[in-house]
Amino acid sequence: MNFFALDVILYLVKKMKYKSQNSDIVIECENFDMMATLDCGQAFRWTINEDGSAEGIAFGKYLKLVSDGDSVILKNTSEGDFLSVWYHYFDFDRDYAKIINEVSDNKVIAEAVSFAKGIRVLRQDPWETLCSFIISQNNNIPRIKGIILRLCETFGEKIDGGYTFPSAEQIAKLEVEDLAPLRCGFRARYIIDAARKVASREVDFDNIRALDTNGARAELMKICGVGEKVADCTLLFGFSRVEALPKDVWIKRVIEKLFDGQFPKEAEQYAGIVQQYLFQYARLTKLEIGD
DNA sequence: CGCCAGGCTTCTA
DNA sequence: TAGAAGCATGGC
Repeated sequence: MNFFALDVILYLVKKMKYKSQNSDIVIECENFDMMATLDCGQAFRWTINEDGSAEGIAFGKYLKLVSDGDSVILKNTSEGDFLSVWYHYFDFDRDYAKIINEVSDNKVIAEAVSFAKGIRVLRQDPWETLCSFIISQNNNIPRIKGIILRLCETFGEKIDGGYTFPSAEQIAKLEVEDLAPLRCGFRARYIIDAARKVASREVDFDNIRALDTNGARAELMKICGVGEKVADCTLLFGFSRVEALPKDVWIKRVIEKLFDGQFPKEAEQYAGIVQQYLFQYARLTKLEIGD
């Protein structure tokens, strides 16, 4: 693919370039593995098709993506949507090569990076992220996806390609019993509590953005059903706090076995991104770190 | 059938 | 303040 021909070529920052082609946006980006990014457990509304393409909905917009060699094609989207939604969503305004270089002084991390360097930490909608990770607790990925799909189908807005994620305000009006169609079990009352506290601004997202990581975590943990792990996932994937380190069972084992109980200081600033690399590494290599 | 899922709340000492 | 039980549901 020639990026230097007749097309207007726009160089944006950080080793990423794109061009409009018909109704598609073609992206070349060094650290962007579409499949790994959309299917590594950070987002639950993307499906990978048999032919390797992916589709899903975020920020009220449907998108289909196709991987093509070194580039990724965003199908049937406009430059306007790309710049206002997807550019931000895929975190293209961040220099992953630089971050990887910095954290790879640590050999364990460098090894993990070699397995997972194309994963990007998505910038998702904070409410959707909070709600999704409340649902994720003590649950498995296929069922998490199913519950979220039913949540959108039941209470979201119909658009081309599917349904939007219902707002906190919409869910706040409901009662726990109204969520029965989701079959989300004990999590129903957590979802309602979260929606009400977010909609009423008892838990205020603008405030959270202004707080430091510990303060922001404490705010989110005012919600019943939100502990440290869900709070940190929300901060990382919903508020782009790349220093937030969600400690799930896998990462706890990695820290114990490979880091002697202490997450490397030199990587703390990017702990959330590194965590994604480590998680992928542990899963892909089926790392024998149980017990 | 029993076990487990990228936890959290509640109960108990 | 720590540790363990209980939690809804569904896949295996």
